[in-house]
Amino acid sequence: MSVNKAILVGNLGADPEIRYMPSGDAIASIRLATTDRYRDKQSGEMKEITEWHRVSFFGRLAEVVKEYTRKGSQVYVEGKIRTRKWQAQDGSDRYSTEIAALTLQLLGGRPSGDRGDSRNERGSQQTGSRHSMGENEIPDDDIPF
Amino acid sequence: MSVNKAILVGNLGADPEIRYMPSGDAIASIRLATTDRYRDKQSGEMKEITEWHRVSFFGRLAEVVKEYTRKGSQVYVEGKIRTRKWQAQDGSDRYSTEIAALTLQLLGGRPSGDRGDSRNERGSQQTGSRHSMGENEIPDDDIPF
Amino acid sequence: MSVNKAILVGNLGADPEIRYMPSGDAIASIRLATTDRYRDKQSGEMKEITEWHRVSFFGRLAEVVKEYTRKGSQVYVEGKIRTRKWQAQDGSDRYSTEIAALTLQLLGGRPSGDRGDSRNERGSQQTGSRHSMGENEIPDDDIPF
Amino acid sequence: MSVNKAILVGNLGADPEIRYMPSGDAIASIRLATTDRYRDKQSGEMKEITEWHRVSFFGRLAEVVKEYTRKGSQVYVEGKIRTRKWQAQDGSDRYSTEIAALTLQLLGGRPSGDRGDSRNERGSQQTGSRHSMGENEIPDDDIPF
DNA sequence: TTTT
DNA sequence: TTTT
Repeated sequence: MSVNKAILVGNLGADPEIRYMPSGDAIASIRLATTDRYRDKQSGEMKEITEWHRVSFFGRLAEVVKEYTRKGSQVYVEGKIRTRKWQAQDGSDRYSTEIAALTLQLLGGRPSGDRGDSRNERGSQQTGSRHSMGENEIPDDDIPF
Repeated sequence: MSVNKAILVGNLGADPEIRYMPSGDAIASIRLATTDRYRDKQSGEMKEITEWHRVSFFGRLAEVVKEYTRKGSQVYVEGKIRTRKWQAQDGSDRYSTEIAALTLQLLGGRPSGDRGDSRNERGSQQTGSRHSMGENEIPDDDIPF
Repeated sequence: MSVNKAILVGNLGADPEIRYMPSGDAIASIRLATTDRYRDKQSGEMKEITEWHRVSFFGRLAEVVKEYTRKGSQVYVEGKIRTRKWQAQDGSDRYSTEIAALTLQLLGGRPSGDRGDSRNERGSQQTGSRHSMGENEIPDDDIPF
Repeated sequence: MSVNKAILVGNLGADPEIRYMPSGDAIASIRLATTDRYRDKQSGEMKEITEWHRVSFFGRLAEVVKEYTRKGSQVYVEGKIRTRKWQAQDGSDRYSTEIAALTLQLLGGRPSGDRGDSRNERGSQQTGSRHSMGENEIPDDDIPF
């Protein structure tokens, strides 16, 4: 009865931060930049505005983030928008919004013909996770369309 | 390294068709209409064009489609675009494109204050499935943002 | 080089709020609820969590929101995620995140062929706006695929 | 009242093809590959399946495709799914499905701070078009959230 | 504060 | 026919 989806393509502003739950499950957190260009109505000039998104990854997806992304990496992320309420030291309410990621795709694959050096930020294309694996679970091999 | 996603909101043109695999797994198929309005460049008139999408659902999601949708139902569908090749009787190649659904949301909930009769097309709001369940598997209860 | 997209389907928690810029342009603001259901790991029970989104609409789209939505309305919204920084009275920094809407679709409409009465909350299916009109501007009438 | 959206991230299988309407408007067409990995139920092995999408771009967006993409380029595309009916030489009906693109983002860009040489396939990050420009037209400079 |  |  409802849909809550964020789709982001952007670059990491810093290396991912990883921490672990008492259960041992990993949580990775990144800051992701997206930039819009628009023409300013007053001046008529092109301007750009960068939005910084806080994105969290859980479980196996967090391990992938840890291993295969770093500052500057370009990624595709799909997730849910979540706002949590917390109390500041003075007891006042504060709100913080983040994207709880469900899917990750590492971007920036070299086009054929490009023979750049390979101090590549991507060691592999692994993605997926407990949370996104469903995406591939259609039984392709036995579907009689 | 790639994304293949379709997002559709539309109405079923007919009741869903269900069939079963030898394994017992259900496959549901619907025809979904989406309509675009646009202004015709020549005449300046508003016109509309309806696109009919073939959407297939697998496993538990197919059972939900069978039970909770019928001709006219409004649904939100997320899935993958797939084109299969098949041979016509004369041996020539043919291609058919469909959406392999991964998520379903039943739409058309009544707004509060509406006290319409309830020969409602929706008996419940169940959705999800083996294929979409991942969406809800974020461990909300133990995430220290 | 980047994508910043939110896709929401939910219900308005209250009637929309409209205000006007000095230029006369309308801005509409709604609170939109999306609800996730998940199974609690500890108790094994189904739980649900509701997320409240602040969504803003500009220009013509704001007028559509004003005229065709109200508390309880079910809508599809597409937009950008934006976080602005502001100063609290004590001078400390605060952050607030919202969705700047680019597309609106009113949901819950009757499929064609349904001849129900029309004390419908929606007087029409108008959507679009200066911001989303591009969606329909593909010259369908003269595309030789 | 409906949504018809495709979101694709993939690589071009060949250089784009450009043609021009009698009106002078450009139409660019590409073949875009997306690849899914999944575990085969019978063998337990990882397999992959590649889907080839036909994507068409119109007007200014077609010019961007012509100028900034080639075989192997990685792109993000958003558009509508469209199926047209046509007659084969024997008079029988055939159907062909394509994505009519509304947005293009060139991927694989270097993060800021990277000072690589620039015999880059992308001379710039231009995207947008008559059809997608709306995306940036939110009047950021005068929105009092 | 919505919806089911 | 791409990409990894």
